[in-house]
Amino acid sequence: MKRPLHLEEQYIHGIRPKAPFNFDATMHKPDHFPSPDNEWEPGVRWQTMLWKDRLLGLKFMNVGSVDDPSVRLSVWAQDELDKQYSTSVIDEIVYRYNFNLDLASFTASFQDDPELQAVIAKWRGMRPVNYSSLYEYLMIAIVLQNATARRSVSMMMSLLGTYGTSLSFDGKSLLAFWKPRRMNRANEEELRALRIGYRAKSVKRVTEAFVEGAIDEDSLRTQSKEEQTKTLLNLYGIGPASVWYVLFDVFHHWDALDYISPWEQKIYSKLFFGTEPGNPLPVEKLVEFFDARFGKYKMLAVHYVWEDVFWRRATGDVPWLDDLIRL
DNA sequence: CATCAGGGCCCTG
DNA sequence: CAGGGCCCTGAT
Repeated sequence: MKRPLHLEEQYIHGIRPKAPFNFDATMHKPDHFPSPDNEWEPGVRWQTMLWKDRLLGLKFMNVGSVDDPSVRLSVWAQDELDKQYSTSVIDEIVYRYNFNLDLASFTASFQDDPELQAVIAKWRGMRPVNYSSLYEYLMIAIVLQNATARRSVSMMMSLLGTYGTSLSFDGKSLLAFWKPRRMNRANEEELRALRIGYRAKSVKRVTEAFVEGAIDEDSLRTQSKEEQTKTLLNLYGIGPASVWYVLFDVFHHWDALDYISPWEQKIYSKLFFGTEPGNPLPVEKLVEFFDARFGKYKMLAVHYVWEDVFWRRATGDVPWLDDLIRL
């Protein structure tokens, strides 16, 4: 590993997210596995970003409150950034972090659902976030497949350690994602040596699709959910489980809950029906239930319940969860 | 030591 | 459309 690239603070930008805004529940997701591309502590998140071929360090600071939100974003880079570039970074961040999301109608539609209403109130202003690009998100999705969380972490570490770039800014040393063009030059054996197994082929093929322009995040954003689904499923190594995460996290479809994997099935069944892990509800029943109860906001609603249980787990509140997530 | 499932997906028949 | 195989790891 080369020594880290040193970044300098280039500019500071004030962001006023749409109120209500819960900084910590948005800027930290306890269900995500730890990744060396970011760090969080209450009120602050550091994040690396590869944007338009340039490596950035981002530091978000909470300088407001839930009802009067204000975020101070400082952007670090190797050299000066022009106005147009700076604006594009902010626009992209506002999109990825859903800073302008209006939660009013979502909240209002569950006035008569006391259970969910309580969770929404507890995490008032929390929004779903995708901290990375579509390409990066798909890389993460690939290392999640058919592996326990611990192994996913080690695969991600070795990929970032080999192909990523170490950045130092604000006293932190974090890894940034690789450029797809760089990964495209790696061969499959080289990747397999990093112990990512058969996923090496998926990493190669998905990378190739991005480098060759067969898939483009910006144009996909303007397309329908059905078109997005079709394009994503077409990628080698990307199947239904990965696609439904992308539709929700990356493309902001709040109803994207049509597929439930076995480990999620167990947790949902326990959370909503109190069943034991060995005896979960059938996936079709769960999907029907979520659709009937939460409608067009079903995934967003489930996100609130899901994040709540992972926050509570962090305080030792949910002992049964550890057995189901196998860290 | 062997066997197995895991935060899926592809391919085959 | 069901089911075997896939890289590797830790659990049993």
